[in-house]
Amino acid sequence: MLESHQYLKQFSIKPSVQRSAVMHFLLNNRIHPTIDEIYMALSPTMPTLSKTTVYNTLDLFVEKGAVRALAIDEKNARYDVDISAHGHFFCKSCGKVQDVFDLKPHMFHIPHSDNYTVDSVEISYFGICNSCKGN
Amino acid sequence: MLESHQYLKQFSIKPSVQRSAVMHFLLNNRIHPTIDEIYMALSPTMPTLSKTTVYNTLDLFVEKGAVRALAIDEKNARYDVDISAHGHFFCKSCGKVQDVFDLKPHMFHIPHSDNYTVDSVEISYFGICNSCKGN
DNA sequence: CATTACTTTTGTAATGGTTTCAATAAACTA
DNA sequence: TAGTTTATTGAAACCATTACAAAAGTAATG
Repeated sequence: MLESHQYLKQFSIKPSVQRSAVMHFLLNNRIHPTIDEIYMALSPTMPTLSKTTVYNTLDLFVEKGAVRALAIDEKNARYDVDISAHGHFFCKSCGKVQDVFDLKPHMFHIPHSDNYTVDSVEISYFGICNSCKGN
Repeated sequence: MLESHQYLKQFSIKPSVQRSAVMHFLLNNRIHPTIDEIYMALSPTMPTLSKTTVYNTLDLFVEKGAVRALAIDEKNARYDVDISAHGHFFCKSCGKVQDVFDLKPHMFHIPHSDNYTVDSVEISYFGICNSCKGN
């Protein structure tokens, strides 16, 4: 919890109780959670927490660059505290997201174009995870 | 319209009037449209068209492999008739999607893992397009 | 043709993630 | 402390998508 407090400061985010709790959860649960998963995980020990606060908090984290929002899941927004260059795998059956680390760095290079200016890259893989295979 | 008819058959899709109209639109408007854009474009000349039909049709097209659904836009599902290996650019300001063709083929290679089986890849770039630059 | 079975389309209603907004609470400033 | 700003909260609105059942269209049978 203290770490989360410090961690937020590194991204010039004023660390409130709620923000620290959300960041603490993200740092210790690298599951690319949805808003609802974060809310459900925290509300037992933080009964007054509002889901709107979770939305606001994640928006702020993304804006400050502390967290990356993933477009991989059509149904829900997903968030990743690991802002290093890596890809993701999305299981079309269970909806879980896994990291894909063994990608060559040059895959994350920004392409140049006269039509637009790129500021981020997302490499996503879709398929079925082993837990769902027999299903 | 005749072409669309034939095109659908190549993917073993029974070509109804509605399906041909949707495919015709997709083949002639490579704008990665949303369901609503397709519906709005067709409803003037096809007043009885239901938006549910557009949803059903696109689901079918994707299932048959005639069209690719893109996860790039958090707000709306987007569809691409070009099923060749290429990436996409999403303008965070206007929401338009552009093709990114000049990518090395190996970027679309399927990674191997003990945890999952990949069946598709999506390479997405985010930023601001030139039309929005001055905005 | 006429009947039946099957597929597709349609429109309405429900669902559910996200956003809006105004009120309350907390943190900061002088 | 009073005043000001910032953060949190909860309810309501929004809107893309889904579910579902009725209607229309198409194909098959005799």
